[in-house]
Amino acid sequence: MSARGRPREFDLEEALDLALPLFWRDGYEGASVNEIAEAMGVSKPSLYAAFGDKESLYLRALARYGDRQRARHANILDTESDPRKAVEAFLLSVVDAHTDPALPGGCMVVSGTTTCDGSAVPESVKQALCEALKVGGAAIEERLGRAQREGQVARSVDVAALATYFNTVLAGLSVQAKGQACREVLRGVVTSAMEAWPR
Amino acid sequence: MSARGRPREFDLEEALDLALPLFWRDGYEGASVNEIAEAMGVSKPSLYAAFGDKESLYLRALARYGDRQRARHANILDTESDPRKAVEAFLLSVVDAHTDPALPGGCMVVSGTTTCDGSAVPESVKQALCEALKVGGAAIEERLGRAQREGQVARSVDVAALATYFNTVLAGLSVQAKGQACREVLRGVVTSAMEAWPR
DNA sequence: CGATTATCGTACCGACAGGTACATAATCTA
DNA sequence: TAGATTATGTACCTGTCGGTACGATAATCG
Repeated sequence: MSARGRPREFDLEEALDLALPLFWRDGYEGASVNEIAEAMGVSKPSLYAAFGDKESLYLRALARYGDRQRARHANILDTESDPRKAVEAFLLSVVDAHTDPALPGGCMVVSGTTTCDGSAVPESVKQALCEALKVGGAAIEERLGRAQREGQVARSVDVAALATYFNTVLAGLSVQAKGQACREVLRGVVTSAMEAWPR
Repeated sequence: MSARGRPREFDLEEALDLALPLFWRDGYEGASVNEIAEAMGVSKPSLYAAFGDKESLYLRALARYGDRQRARHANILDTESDPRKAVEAFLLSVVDAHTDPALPGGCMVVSGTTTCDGSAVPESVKQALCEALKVGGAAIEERLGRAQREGQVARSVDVAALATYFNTVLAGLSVQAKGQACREVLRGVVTSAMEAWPR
């Protein structure tokens, strides 16, 4: 088995890593297959042979983005024992990521969601983005639920609503990051947002 | 003076109102001049003769959007005497607008900001969007400053930071609205967000 | 009325989008 | 080594983009 015919001259995962920032920065429609192929250092037919079409390529890049974000932020929620500090550290970690000068500003999912109404965006992409919009909130909700079961959060608190609130703040932070807001300002927003923690 | 030669067969303001929802929904790049002209019921050369180019057309539509938003929401901040209730009513009014089924979901400025990195978007449009991103926060900050001067908000409160926080929540609400979140959920987010009000 | 002035629709321009036909080059099995 | 198989780059396809040249048309002015 394996490797009949001419072997591929580039690594699929590495190629995805080169496509990712373009989709991240410019969105599904804004990033052209031509520039992606150029960034990969690969001719267009090779790209199509490897990934199928633009839709599949975007979905794979989006999945890779999700993996990266999980690896970067997820454990923060779990390592901190105080749930309030855990959520705050999570938000601050995301702020750092959104304002990392080495990366496109903001969150790829948030940026993508706001432009998924165009008819040129496939339905599968829209659905994947809407789905991905919820994962941050889901992670927070899980952490809040654990805290509630362990008695650190009052039973009267609506955990789902609170998680949705923090997820909305996250989306807002991404927009502000795209709008040239600096890191210190966003940190201040996190401080304000944490004041909504139930007492 | 005035009106030599054949008069224009359509109203400029009405035409802008027909272009607005397309730019709102699809963004600068996503909305094509062809479909805009079709929506206006006007041929493309007439459109160009009236507005110059796509860039000018977008900027005028964006300005008109700003006027509409001001007219719809601004007075809410001023009529309510209790500053906290004023801000809450303002947020709820925006939620209603973002989830109005007769309108494109979310906020045109927020949606536009997240896609202004594409090279096809003129610099003037990017700047106008970044500027427009701040007007909601500026309106809130003004109201908070008034409340602080009138003693309804403690002098120790950082009014600018608090306004930036609420403005960030507004941006997040817009993203959620685009992501198919229903009105009741967003109202709940507003309730949570108001818990950050200083006490 | 005639002349002027501006708008109108048709038809077109070059640039670029996503996607592919085709011949060539490189690797495998036999 | 021969043949099957797969990747590669060049060059091209169709469609659409923003923007326009141009002749026809229509309305106001003198």
